[in-house]
Amino acid sequence: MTAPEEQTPLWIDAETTVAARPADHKMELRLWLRLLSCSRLIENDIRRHLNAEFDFSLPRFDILAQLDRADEGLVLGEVSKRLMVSAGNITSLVEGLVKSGHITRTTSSGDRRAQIIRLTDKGRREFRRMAKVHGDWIAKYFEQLSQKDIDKLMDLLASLKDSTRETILARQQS
Amino acid sequence: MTAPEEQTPLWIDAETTVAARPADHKMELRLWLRLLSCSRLIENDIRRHLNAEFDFSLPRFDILAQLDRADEGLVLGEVSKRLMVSAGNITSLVEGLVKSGHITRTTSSGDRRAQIIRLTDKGRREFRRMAKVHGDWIAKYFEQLSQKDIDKLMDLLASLKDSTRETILARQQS
DNA sequence: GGAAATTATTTCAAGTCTAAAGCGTTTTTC
DNA sequence: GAAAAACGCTTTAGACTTGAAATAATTTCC
Repeated sequence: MTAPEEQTPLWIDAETTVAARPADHKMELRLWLRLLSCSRLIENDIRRHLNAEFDFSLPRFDILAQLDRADEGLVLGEVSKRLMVSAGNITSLVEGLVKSGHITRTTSSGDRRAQIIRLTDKGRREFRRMAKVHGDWIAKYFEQLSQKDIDKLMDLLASLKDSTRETILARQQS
Repeated sequence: MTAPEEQTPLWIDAETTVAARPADHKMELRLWLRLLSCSRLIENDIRRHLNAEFDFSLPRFDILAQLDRADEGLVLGEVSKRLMVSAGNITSLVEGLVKSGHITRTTSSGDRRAQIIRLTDKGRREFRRMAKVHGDWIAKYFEQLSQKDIDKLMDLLASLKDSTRETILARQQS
């Protein structure tokens, strides 16, 4: 009895790896690791700069960013969903941002369970100041990519997001 | 005096947004947020499944994954670099993995500052068991993408990684 | 060869994060 | 309209994470 899928081939070339692909999903794994590399590389760098230049943490910045685009404020659950972090996590971050005067927090008049948070003037002012530089940092990461590359990447990541969401949803329903 | 870059245009079309692009880096920001979405979506799902099905944490799994490909073991600093997490973080994870019998830890004979970690038989066995399913999960996320899409994405992310690394390096040197 | 700089790791404090349990509030169901 | 289910948020325990300071070992530089 032989177990070919466990054997290391004597030589590896394009044909071998393509043939091996359906069995062990090597390509997809490499792609995922590469995506994760890019993500961590950029996220770590942003975090470090935000800390060094504005003494502000990335999670706190992320919450302000969500609020800057929402004039009516946002319910906590919505923030949690958009940032893809747990609800319990948001609670303490919001508490800190209220304490530091960047946001306000009100109980919704329609639903007394819901908490609505909004930027204060100070919060908006400080966020905008940071966001300006933040945008420059980010553009720099993409500097070597052409406009065409950027468009294509936008496109492919949109597909990936859809594909992933559907996969996760399908599994939850079964 | 007018401040045109602060005004909200009366109508927004392709031309407007293209014209606005160089100033505020809107496209790059959106691309970064989309990349981050994909990354978090997938990472969160993997973490949940690893916890639920194997009662194992993702950071612990990541360390075993690095070691599985390194027969001679790895120095802690190398693990830290590859996973892009701080050195202080690795210390306690390694301590836990030694305690649970998944890895061993030896002081390097050549450099008594360096700690070399290796998979134990148990560690390798359990990692392989998890890795099999882990590969299947990941392939599923990319299910809706064609082979061509996957290749193109690999390509573009390689460019992005290069571009980002260079940007970060250039800033550190100045 | 010895002082100074660098390197590998650990320790520590503070912050972030999750899952799960708990507490009111609202909605659904009969 | 009351019981049951669902919802929004908070609390808690425990794990992860970072940056900075500390320690020990090695390398560099005169």
